[in-house]
Amino acid sequence: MDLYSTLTRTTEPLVTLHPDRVYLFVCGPTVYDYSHLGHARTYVVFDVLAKYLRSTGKEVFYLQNITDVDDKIINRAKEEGKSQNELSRKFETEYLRDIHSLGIDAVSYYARATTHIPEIIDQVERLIARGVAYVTETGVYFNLDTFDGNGELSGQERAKRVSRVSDASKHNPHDFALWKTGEYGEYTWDSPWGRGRPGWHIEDTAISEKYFGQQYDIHGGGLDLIFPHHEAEIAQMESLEGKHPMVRYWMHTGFLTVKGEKMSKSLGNFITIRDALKTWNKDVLRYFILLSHYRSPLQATDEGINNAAKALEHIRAVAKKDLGENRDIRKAFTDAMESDLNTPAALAAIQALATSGDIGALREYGDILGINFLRETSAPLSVLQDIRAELRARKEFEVADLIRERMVAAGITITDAPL
RNA sequence: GCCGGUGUGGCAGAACGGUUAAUGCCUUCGCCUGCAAAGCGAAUGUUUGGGGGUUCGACUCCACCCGCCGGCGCCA
Repeated sequence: MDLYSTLTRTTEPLVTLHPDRVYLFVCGPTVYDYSHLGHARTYVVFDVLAKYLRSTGKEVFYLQNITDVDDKIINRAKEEGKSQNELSRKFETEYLRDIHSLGIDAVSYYARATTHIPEIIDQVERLIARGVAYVTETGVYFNLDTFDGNGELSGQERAKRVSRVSDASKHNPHDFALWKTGEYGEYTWDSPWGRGRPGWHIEDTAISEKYFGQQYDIHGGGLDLIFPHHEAEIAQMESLEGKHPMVRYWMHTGFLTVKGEKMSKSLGNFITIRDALKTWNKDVLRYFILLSHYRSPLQATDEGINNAAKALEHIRAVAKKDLGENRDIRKAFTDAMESDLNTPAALAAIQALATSGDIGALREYGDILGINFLRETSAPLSVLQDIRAELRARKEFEVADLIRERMVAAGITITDAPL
């Protein structure tokens, strides 16, 4: 499989550290609020990546962190008069519920920041011992001047950067916090540098080092994490023992946009996953997301999602008779997936598979994409269909039409065969 | 300002230097149909933001210009 890596800005064949195993880490959410469709896009994409890799026989260890200690959590908890633990557990649960209802279930293990405090402290200690971090009265900071590779991922030059977080005790404005000393309520821990809490970037490297080691295969996340977050991760991890590169394949998903602007909490132009699920089902939403390439911007509009719904219905309506395997189109599907997860081209192949009647492929590939391409028939449904068929045969159209009307109103598509 | 991305028919969106630029939605017409939907068949429509360069050949590579989006220590 070929993947585009932000690190090299090129598409390269995926060569993993262990031949049949893939270590995949994806930055998870900060659990202080409900997740929106922009988050859904990223997590659907990596869900499909993991499922595809597994379908090719790879063993995929998909690790995702849960950021449950953070300024936003502290502030939100204070606003709502809740404890940080209460708030973060609640939204962690809601997050998992939302993504599960989107059929996202490929993650092997979720790792909370707060349950990895010893690992975090240990990593910070080692960074200090390596001479790349220093202690001040406000915390522990990473000395970016000790790290040559910084800027590799984003192309940003260190000298041009000025931190918004001003702290007089920092040696340089661009240095970032590994540990913040102070009392932050219940989420405050003892450390060799006094009581405090972890900085933002350290949890990811502490967690990934624990489960994967200092080098692994793929690190994913949204485009907005490249700088500074992923740059900081590289600086931290590669400074431990100098292993380079920390990961070879950095995958970044493009933004979901609304009227040309990035969907985000701060702009207030977001639609939560659960709200979207009131209008559309998970198959439609996944189809819509996968209809564009993961690195391209994707416009979220009702029209766009409705079009996806129609296209999906079309596939289901066409895919009826099983006419056996179509090897050429199957190859078109896997070629598309192999080519940097080109899901739009893969979905074009799905269309062709439906037309050609390769039901087996639709089932198999549907599992990879997490989309049901086949019309579901339940027992009650087919009973109603049988009754309608009988009524129509007797030319009792009024009752038959009434049933149809009600079924359509209930969102069930009716297709009558000619009498 | 610096860095990164992006610009393909009405819309969404492929094409990874080489036949008529996929596919879906929309539109139009025909068939089918108890009616409708669906389905089937066909049609209209882009010459790929701009002007250059490399090449026998460029949507595809290079430099530049324009537009749009994003990042610049909050963010999937």
